[in-house]
Amino acid sequence: MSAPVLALLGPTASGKTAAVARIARALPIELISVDSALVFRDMDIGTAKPTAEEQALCLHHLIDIVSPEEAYSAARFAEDARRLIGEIHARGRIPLLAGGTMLYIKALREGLSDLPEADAALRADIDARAARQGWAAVHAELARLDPAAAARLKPTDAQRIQRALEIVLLTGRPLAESYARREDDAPLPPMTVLSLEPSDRAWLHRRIEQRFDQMLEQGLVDEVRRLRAKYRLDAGMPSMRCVGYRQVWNFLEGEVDASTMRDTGIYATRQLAKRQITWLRSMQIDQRIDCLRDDAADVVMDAFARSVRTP
RNA sequence: GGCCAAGUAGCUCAGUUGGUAGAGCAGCGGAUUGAAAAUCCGCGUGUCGGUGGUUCGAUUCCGCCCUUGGCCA
Repeated sequence: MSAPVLALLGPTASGKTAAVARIARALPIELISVDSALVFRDMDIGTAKPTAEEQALCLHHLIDIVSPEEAYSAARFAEDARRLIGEIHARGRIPLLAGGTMLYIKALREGLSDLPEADAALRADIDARAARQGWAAVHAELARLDPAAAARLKPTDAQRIQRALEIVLLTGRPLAESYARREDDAPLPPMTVLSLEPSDRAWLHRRIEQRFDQMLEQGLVDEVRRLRAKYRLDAGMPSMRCVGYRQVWNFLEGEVDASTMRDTGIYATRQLAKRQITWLRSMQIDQRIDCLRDDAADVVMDAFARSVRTP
């Protein structure tokens, strides 16, 4: 019998944390967070990080693992999660992957190409060039070096243009050739994948609004003030581009008033949820559960319990 | 009660020297390979406040009415 791996995916504010608490009380799980924001230390309120009590229910992994000054990545997640799954199985426990960063799950399940890692100095060069000449010029430069790669990208898609140029400059070969080289990972154990999805978008929107107001009451603005005092941060870092933090940052810089900060924070969270829902539509999911149900956590629990019994 | 200003997309507003209108935000759909809570792409019929008039034609000009804000009583 192959050891089980469980996964629970869902947009922000869909009730994943409550469901995890339910499961932790019934199954011998260890949680692997699938969340690009929970990785940051000292970012608790705005990321809706599980509380100490919630984290005490079972071991939580991949939370608070990097400084807000650092960057994490889908590739590092895939590597970390793969390692953790083995370790958790070795302890005779069940790994539960839970979160809303769908690219991370995709990278884990489908693997990545063998590409060079991010090169901070090269990225700074490209950024400087874009600031001088615009991203269209950088896109044109990519087109000279690798026409096929440039053709795949809109001249406005700054981040992907930068990454493509980075790969081409670092490897010295066309992007398509790099993509074709897959990392040869050992096959992953079979995974039972469940999702929590709202049958009514307006319901999720209301929940997001309430939750954002709660975060403000809990002191989100002070949390960002403390972060700025403790770390050397700038608005371009992944941590400060997180939903909520970016809007509070703009408020603290005096660029927007408190009411605009609240509105744009809520809007940005909705947009995030929407992108997560779009991902889920196209993903291979074993069972989709409506998070509007009062008993959603129980349904998730039952489905996982069944899959653990009959692998 | 008088004077002035404004009433156009869910919101904030632009515009039409008279030929029935478009931005930003919101919303919806989509892409997504080491920053992904990122980055980007696509989608705009709305009695142009109401009603009469002038006109071939009015959201645009004129009259009256309604609403909101300001000033004066």
